[in-house]
Amino acid sequence: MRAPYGLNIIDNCATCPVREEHLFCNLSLPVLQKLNEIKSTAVYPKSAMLFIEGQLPRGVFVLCKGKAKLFTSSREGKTVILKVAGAGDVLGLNATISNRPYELTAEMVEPGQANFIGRDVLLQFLRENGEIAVRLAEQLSRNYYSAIEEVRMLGLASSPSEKLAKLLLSWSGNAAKSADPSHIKMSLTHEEIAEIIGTTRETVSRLFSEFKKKQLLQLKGATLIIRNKPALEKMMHS
Amino acid sequence: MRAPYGLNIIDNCATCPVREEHLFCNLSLPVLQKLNEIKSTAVYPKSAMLFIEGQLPRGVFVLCKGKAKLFTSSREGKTVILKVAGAGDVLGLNATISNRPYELTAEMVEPGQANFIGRDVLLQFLRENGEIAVRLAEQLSRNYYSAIEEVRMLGLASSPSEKLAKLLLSWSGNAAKSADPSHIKMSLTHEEIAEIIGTTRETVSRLFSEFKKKQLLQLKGATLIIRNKPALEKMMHS
DNA sequence: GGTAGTTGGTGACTGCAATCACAAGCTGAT
DNA sequence: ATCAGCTTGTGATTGCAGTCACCAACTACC
Repeated sequence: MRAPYGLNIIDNCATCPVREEHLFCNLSLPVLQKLNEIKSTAVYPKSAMLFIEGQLPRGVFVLCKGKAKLFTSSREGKTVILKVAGAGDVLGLNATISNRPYELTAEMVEPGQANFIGRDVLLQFLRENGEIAVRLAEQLSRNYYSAIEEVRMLGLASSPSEKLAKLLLSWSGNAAKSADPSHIKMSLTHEEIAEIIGTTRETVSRLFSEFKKKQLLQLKGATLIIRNKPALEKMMHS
Repeated sequence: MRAPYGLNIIDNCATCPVREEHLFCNLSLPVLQKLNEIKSTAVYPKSAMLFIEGQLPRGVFVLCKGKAKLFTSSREGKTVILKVAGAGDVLGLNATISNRPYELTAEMVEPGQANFIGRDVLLQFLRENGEIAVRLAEQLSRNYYSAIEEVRMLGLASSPSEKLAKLLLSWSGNAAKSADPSHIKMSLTHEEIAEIIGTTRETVSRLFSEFKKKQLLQLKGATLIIRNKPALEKMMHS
């Protein structure tokens, strides 16, 4: 399969809506060119694993198309999804920098493409290009914040309905850039949503029914429409 | 009150048992001296707040004596403790680096001392001393791992007993350096333990009774003695 | 278009831990 | 020594959401 549009970092960056948020954007041209040399691009189908919790870190993946869920599992098979990464996100950075095993598993939930940069060559590159260090710290910091968000989701919300309301509103917030923030494309199954908010598939299913009945939201195919945002916000803080 | 022993970073580092883990250790002498110039030391009583969730970042605190709990709260007063920091830990780094509000509150649980370094002067210092950047990334990475640990605690353990077992074992693991890892000094109340493992004070109290009755552990004043480590490990994975 | 596998909807049941309530034990200040 | 204020222990009760069970709807692939 031929990629539908440019896959290298420069091209991706050129079309990236919020450049300053991403590790490898807004860099000087020579640095970008070097990056382009050391990266290798691959296409990943749905449910492909980029890396698995516990593996020794091989390097980082810069997602340029598609979505990947980052999760951790217990040996009994229970799993928690910490984040659903999208284009521009750098995956596996913590493990690669600190040379500890990947602390999470990264699995594609939508088919996509990613640039891989091996650990050795990345570290060498960092040593030679100090300007990257700041970006790196920012990305690490962003990872940390999203982990804290998950802690709040799991630890502070008292009921599953509160958690789901919180999740939907955070989705709506992230989509604020796009045309209509009340329209959200749902690419996750109920099971996966349950794994984000720390409940069961059945409960998520029941909550969606309940929210629909209460006119809080509406579902059109894979598109979720938020009908009563204030009510959802109130649920969050009840 | 006069400090009982040397408070500056160099002195603290000199007595620090695991230097390589800490941000400002093992640096060249001139860098350490500069650090000493820009820091200011203060003594904090129990329950003093170093910074509060939501405040704009003023700078970082390098804890050199005492312990501080890092937590986040919902407006209904529910709180989750993410970590209990000890000597050598750098608090407030993420917020300071990324210039976002403190994401957590830091409150002393044991009286102690900390070195404060203001944001502006820290950033300037970092710009001038590239060798620090790596330490910084490592510290950020460590923060991230501990947040992930908390996610696992809250999301993957199925029962409160499993959670408590996990917590006690992690304490025992951290104390491995000291003489006897089965003897742990408890500086937290049941309420605080409940806030770490995501349950209620009453449940923690009942669990301690249960564990004592089952001969898993023993309490002598503020010292916790683990009597049956294998049994606790088994509980964790049941 | 048929079939296998995944995903979603819903009822019935139940168990565990949250909640409430109160007493007892500790600690530190005066 | 006393007393107030935290901390801990424990019983009784309850309800929410997890679990189990099963079917329906949807998807994808021969």
